[in-house]
Order: sequence, then structure tokens, then C-alpha cells
Amino acid sequence: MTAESRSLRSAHKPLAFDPIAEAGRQWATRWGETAVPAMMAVTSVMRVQQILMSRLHQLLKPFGLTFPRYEALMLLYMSRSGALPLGKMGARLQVHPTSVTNLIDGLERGGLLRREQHASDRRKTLAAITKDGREVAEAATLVLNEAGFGTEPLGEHDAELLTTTLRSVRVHNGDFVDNEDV
Amino acid sequence: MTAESRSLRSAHKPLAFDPIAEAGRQWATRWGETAVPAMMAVTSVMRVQQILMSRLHQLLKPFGLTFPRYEALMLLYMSRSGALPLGKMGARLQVHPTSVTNLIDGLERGGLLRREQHASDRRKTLAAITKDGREVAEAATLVLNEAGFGTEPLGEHDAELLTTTLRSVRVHNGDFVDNEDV
DNA sequence: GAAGATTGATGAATCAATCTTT
DNA sequence: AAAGATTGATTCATCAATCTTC
Repeated sequence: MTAESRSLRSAHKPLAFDPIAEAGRQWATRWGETAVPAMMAVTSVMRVQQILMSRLHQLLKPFGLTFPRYEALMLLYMSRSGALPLGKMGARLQVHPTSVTNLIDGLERGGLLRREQHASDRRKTLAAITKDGREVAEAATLVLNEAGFGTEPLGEHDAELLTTTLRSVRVHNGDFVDNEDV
Repeated sequence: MTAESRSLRSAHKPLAFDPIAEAGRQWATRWGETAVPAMMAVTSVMRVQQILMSRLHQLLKPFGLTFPRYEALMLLYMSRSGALPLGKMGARLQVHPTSVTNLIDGLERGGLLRREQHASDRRKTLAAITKDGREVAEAATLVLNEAGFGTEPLGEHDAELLTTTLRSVRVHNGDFVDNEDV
């Protein structure tokens, strides 16, 4: 593996051991084994999030998109009218109002959406996807679809297992009311 | 639930549905079901990472620590001599050299470690944990241990399941050489 | 006063470019 | 030339404070 190809995946020489497992071993010797599984799970989520984000950014770079911007763009693409109030976008994307402003700023700079006035409530701002925005959304989605959203080497089963397990954390956090399986 | 208590957990009113499941449904109608599990898994990891980070920051706030800084501090605390070269810390924490510089800056500002010169190689910089650093490390660890690292409502089994599933992604990314189970 | 969005601040992550030392 | 660390730039996340509109 050349230095260039490696730099696309990790900034360092591969370690000869699993750093998370090693942390777990050292941990157990000082604080016992009770919290080790939780500690390792948290660290794993943090690390894999970085890996996935990095892969997605590689895939989306040709379109001038980041993954958060892609998510925001797709939310508009999927919507009926192609326009949504910024507040509603924040609720769906589960991000802070400030983040919505920044995301929409970036997408508007790229001409993928326009800010528009809400008809009845002048406090509200609408984000409306443009023709360019729709084209980019479709092209980027094709690429992500083919690349399996960078989830290699996870199969369908593992992906669903992950979603299910993590869903309980999201429910417990109060993101949404769990009324699907009632 | 009051507005204050809610703001500690999510910035928005809870949705009446699971936003990730809803995205999956809409997705399937336009691009088929093939990539849906991958898409939902990726989005779940991103969201849960944010939730966990937020909880950890709440827990660590009293110590003037963020979770990345806590990880760096613990790496020093666990080390034999209490001092490590910055490059080695980056390799273990799996972060960019620039991030190491920033992390060490923050910890040094708080007096939890000191920069020192490497004995033989003057290119290298050492981070050495201080007495204050050790005390904060122990106190913060107690809190995180009691709080199960914010992994509620995950039990030991789910935590281990998560770690195992995510490990394959880390291996595939080339973070480390998988020679544990050979 | 509350709701919706923005600005200004901080922390973390990355990359590119720079600087010193080997 | 290569290794190690830093600085400067960009993006995303948060919070606090502000501003307009309801």
C-alpha cells in the first residue's frame, strides 16, 4: 500500500493491535471490567463515525457536497413541494438551528437551493431546491447507492443489526416518540 | 418534560415518528430497497455519535474536559512513564496531527499536562501528565464509570454486539492489523 | 413573552503549507 | 528527502445573545 493510498484511509501507519481492545485491557486492570463494554462501544461509535464520514466525503467531493449538506439537500428533494421551513429541516435532521443556517448557506452558495419567504408567517424562512440542486441530488445519490454508503464490509444483516441496536439509544434520548411497534 | 430538561437532550420537540425509518421508507420508493439498510445504518451511527458526545460532554463539563481531551489525558494516565510523543498519541487516538496539537494545547492550558523535549530526537515533543492531570483523570473516570459512559439504555450484551460489529469496519479501514484471532 | 432565524463565540475534525530536525 | 509538529484555512457541531415577527 502506497503512502498516498493510505492517506485516503487513515493518517497513520496501521497499528499492530486494536487500539480499542488494548484500551479495554488496560482499563480492566485499574477500574474493573464493569464499564469496559460501554467504554469500548462508545469509542467504537466515535471512531467508525469518523471513518464513515471520511468515506462519504470522498464520494461526495466531486459534487461539491459534504454529507451533512447532502442530507439537507435530500430532505428537500424528497419533500412534496421541494421547499421546507428551516426549523422543520432542523427537526428532521436533528441539528441545532445554527447548523441549519450554515448548511443552507453552503448549499445556497453552490446554487443548489434558494431562500424564500414564507407566505403567511414572515418569521419563517423557506429553503427551496433548485433545478441544479435536483440534478446534483440524483447524481450524488447514484454514487452513494453504488458505494453502499461506505458501509463496507458490513452486509445487510449487520447494517440492520446496527440500526436496531442504535435505535434504542435514540429513543431513550427523546429524539422521537416510539409508536411504531405499539 | 420542561423546556430546560428537554434542551439538555435534544434541541427540538420530539418527533411523532422515527426520522431515520421515515427516510428509509421514502428512499425505497425512489431508489429501491437495496441501499436502504446501509443508508439507515450510516445515519444511525452519525446521530448516536452526536447523542453520546453530548452526554459525555455534560458529564465532563465539571472537570473542564471534553471527551476527546479526556481520551488524550487517559492515554497519558495509562502510560508507563506518564509521557508520550505527540505522534504516538495521534496514532493511538487515530486522529490527525493537527488535532493532537489542538488537544494538547487545551490540556496544557488547563495545567493537566506539560510539553517536554524528547531526550534524543529534538523533532519530537513529549506530552507529560501533571499531578493535577492525574487527579482530574481519576475523578472524571469515576463519573463516567458510574454513568456507564452514557450508553443507556444499552446493556452489556448490546454494547459488546456494537463493538464487535463496528470492529469489522475499523479493520476494513486499515486502522490496525487484525492478528488477534488468527 | 415566545417563536424563528441569525451572528459571534468555542471545540473538533480535516487538509495544505511551513518549519525544524534528522 | 523524510519525519515531526505547528500554523492557517474550511466545515460542522454546540451555546449564548440578538433581532424580527407573531
